Amino acid sequence: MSEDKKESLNFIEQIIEEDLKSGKHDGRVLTRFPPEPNGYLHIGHAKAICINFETAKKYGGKTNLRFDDTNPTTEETEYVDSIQNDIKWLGYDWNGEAVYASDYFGQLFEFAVKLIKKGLAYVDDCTADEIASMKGTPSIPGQDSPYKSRTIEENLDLFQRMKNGEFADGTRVLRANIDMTSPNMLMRDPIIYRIKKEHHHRTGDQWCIYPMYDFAHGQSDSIEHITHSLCSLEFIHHRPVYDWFIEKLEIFPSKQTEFARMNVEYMITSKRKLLKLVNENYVSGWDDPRMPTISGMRRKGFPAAAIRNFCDKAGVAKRENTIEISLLEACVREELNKTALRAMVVLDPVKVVITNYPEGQTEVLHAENNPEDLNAGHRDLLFGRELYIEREDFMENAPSKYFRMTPGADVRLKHAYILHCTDVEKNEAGEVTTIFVTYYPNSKSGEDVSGIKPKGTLHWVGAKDATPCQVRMYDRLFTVPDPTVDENKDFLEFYNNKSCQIVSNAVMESSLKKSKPGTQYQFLRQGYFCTDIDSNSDMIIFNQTVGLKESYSKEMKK
RNA sequence: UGACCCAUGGUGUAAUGGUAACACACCGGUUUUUGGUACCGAUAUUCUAGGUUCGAGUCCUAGUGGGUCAACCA
Repeated sequence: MSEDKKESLNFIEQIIEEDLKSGKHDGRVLTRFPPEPNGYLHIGHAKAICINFETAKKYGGKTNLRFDDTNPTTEETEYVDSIQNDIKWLGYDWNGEAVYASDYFGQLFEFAVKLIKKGLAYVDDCTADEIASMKGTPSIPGQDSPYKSRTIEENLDLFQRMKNGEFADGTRVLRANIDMTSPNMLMRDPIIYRIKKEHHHRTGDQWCIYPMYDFAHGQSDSIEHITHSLCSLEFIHHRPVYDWFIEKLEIFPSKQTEFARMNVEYMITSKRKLLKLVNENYVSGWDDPRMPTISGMRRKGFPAAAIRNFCDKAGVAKRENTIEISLLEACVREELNKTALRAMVVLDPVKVVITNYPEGQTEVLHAENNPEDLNAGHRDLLFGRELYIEREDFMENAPSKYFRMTPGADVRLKHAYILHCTDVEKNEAGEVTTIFVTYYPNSKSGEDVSGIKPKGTLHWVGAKDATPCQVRMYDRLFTVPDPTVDENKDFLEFYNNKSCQIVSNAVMESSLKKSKPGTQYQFLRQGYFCTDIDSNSDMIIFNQTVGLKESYSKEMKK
């Protein structure tokens, strides 16, 4: 194999390779994924996970999983579990045990004391409103708090008493002593500790003061000796704060690098909006197959490898971007084409009777499970005089480019025989009730000597084999690619009320009866589907993952 | 009346001062017992204006456009 194709690096890899070249950190690479345990992971998190884990892996490094649990009001253990489960499912293992920012509360407190002793932090007695009004605006400098000039001794005493629980919530905060006139709002003496007499999911009631993000994140990175702290662009203004604390505290110099988060058409990632979809029953839950959550995509049948591949193909840069949903779907099809077992399911059955096939006779046909993977084996199909085909695969007066069943024409049944349509029976409403055909006995799949070359091949289910099942067909959750683009309209105005359509009269080949939840299939000529967890012994339920590429419908539109 | 980030086909991402390429989408074709897959081909790209240079998508300046920043959230 020749390696003449020079591999291109994204800007993060370029930074790392420069660091490696200069011998920084002895060539060590350690990244981290720092979720706050207050919600479920979604496609945006998947992107961040892939960037952090894949980048580290590429350079022989590791990735820490650290829960950023500095706000006891919103965080819960339930999320800790689901987040770990989702990351593992995506295919990643973190470095050692999961860690928590709350593991460092003691250390962080000492860091704060150190800052106070250096005259770089002070206790502010102002109210939240007062602090906000003295903060200025992006274009107007802020003003110093009247408490900024307290002595070190007084600050030390007050901070200790904050910790001891002597003051009520909101009465005092600890602030970094930086610069109230900075053009960067975040450098205007950011609050670093606040009083919250609340129960923490891990530390219980041990603490009543909690560090803010800016005083926890960078220091946690530093404590863990993270070399490359990769985060999204919205944190770029925090970097001077991040660096300031590390410099003043004289601790390990982790470096933050920001990349543009990935937006995907028809997917929203706002926690508030996703919660609304769940709470107001627009979806069945966080793992509804229409949700952009990792659990939703998993239930829909998206393979982890496809999501990883998608994140890779979407690339990494610093500009705003919206990835077309077709790229995700292409990645899903690419993966599933290689791995999904083939099966036949008729969604809207219409009965076919083979008039020259002996009544009562049946035969077993052998069908490959996956033409892309011969190791996938074969299964049996039960063929007989009566069977079902798709209603839309029959047309009484068909145009010339219709290659399916129509009176007078030949059409192949996949893995079976070639049929010749002779007659059709309709009810009073004009609906087709039964199609009559003859078959060519010498046209059996694999041993066809009929010489007939039909243009079309149909999927089918034998009447004696047919087993009822439920199929849930999914479409995009919204009617427009970005339902949040118009600030004057609620995103729910763009909810697609046809996003989930339940097909309840479908029939499947009986081999599917023993299907386990999560198994992925390609239903021939229909698309990819996976068995839903709601399935039981009475009824198997399938979720549509994604359709097949369809050139016929495009042809028909012309 | 500020600071910071960004600008390459329809959408993304490359090109690291030297022929603007790759993927997806779109269009056309070949193969096919899935109108799938596979394969082949077509269309289409450097925000504007100056400057540096033999040479600029790349470096500099200005402009234009987009994004971000004023939670005791992360």
